[in-house]
Amino acid sequence: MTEKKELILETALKLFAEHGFDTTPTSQIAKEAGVSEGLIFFLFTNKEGLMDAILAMSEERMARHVKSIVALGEPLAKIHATIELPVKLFSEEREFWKLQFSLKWQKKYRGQSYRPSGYYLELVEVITDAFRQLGYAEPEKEVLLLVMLLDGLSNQLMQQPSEAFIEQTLSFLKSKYQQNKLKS
Amino acid sequence: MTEKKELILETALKLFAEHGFDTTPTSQIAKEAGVSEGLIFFLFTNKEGLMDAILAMSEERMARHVKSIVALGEPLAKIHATIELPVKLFSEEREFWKLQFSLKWQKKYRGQSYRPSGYYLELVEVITDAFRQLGYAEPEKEVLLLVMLLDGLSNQLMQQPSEAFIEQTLSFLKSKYQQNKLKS
DNA sequence: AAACAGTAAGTAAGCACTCACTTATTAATT
DNA sequence: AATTAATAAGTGAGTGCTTACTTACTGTTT
Repeated sequence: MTEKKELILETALKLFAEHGFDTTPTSQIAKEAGVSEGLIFFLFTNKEGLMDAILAMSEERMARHVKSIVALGEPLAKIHATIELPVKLFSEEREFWKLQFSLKWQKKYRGQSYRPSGYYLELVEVITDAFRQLGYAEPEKEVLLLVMLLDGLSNQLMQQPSEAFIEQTLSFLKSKYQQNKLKS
Repeated sequence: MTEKKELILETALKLFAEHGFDTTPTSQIAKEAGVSEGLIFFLFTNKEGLMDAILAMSEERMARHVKSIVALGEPLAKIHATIELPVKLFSEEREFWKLQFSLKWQKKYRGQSYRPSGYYLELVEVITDAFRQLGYAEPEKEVLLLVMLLDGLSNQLMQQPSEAFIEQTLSFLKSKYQQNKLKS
């Protein structure tokens, strides 16, 4: 990957996240990246190719996070780490995940983003198991609930990303998943 | 409101929800509504004006739902009705709410959609009170949790809107909010 | 010199919006 | 009631701008 290729990807990511895919002209990407517009098409064939290249990074990044969660031994630790996942994602690569989430509502990319096939399913399986080990009555449904919760949390993080809010919310959520809580 | 005005609004809503605001040309709206393109601009000044007209309907629709929830006496009934809200919205006016949700991720309309000022705040207040009445230790945080849950549920509904799934999920969620559950 | 990385100046299509105009509706005048 | 005047509703062929993409060219490695 050349220097300019990365520069284009970075700039496009930023602009796509900020203004959306359709409302960001390639000319602007070129201008802000300090390259010629032609280079974008030389390197990525077309605008969609540029988007695909950005999306391809998603899989890899998510993979790392899921791996680190799976590696944890304690089932409760896995669940708490999963709760922290959205916050981790946003704090590390805000623009990137913002783009992912906005894509979920676009027909074209639905299902493709944020839950890229393999790793999402692996995480679901691992967390289901964790709930089972903790003695929850309906582990599958608990996972679904947790997924919904984290979707909602992600929404919230976009709108109110203050440190104080995050910390409060996280600890409250974690308090809901404790050894001594009801498992039904 | 003339007949054609409504026709344009309906068609635009459908197309915006399906393909997005930016990727739906006014020419297509006119064509599918069976009116001239000029009429759109005569009635709504510009494309954004058309969008604003659609959004304005949101406030009114949500108002009705919130009112019916507030009218319920039992605090637990209020909470359960709130849980049912997303399902109700989607079953009644799928296209409409789909559009609302997709807008949340667009900078321009953030905060404006789905939680239109007054009624969202009223609902939050009412539900906070309901939690308080039920003896929950941290009613404000419980509301936030519920909001996040319903955001996530809405996401889920877009991706898997099967009757069976909905019923299962709803009853599971409601089971989490019962008289005999932990309130901390 | 051949291949590669990069540019600048295009091109053609699509878009939101305008405008001069027609048709339907209502109000006023005789 | 009929005619006229005035307004409102509706048309559709432009217009100019923006956009994704192309092409012909240039410098730089190997």
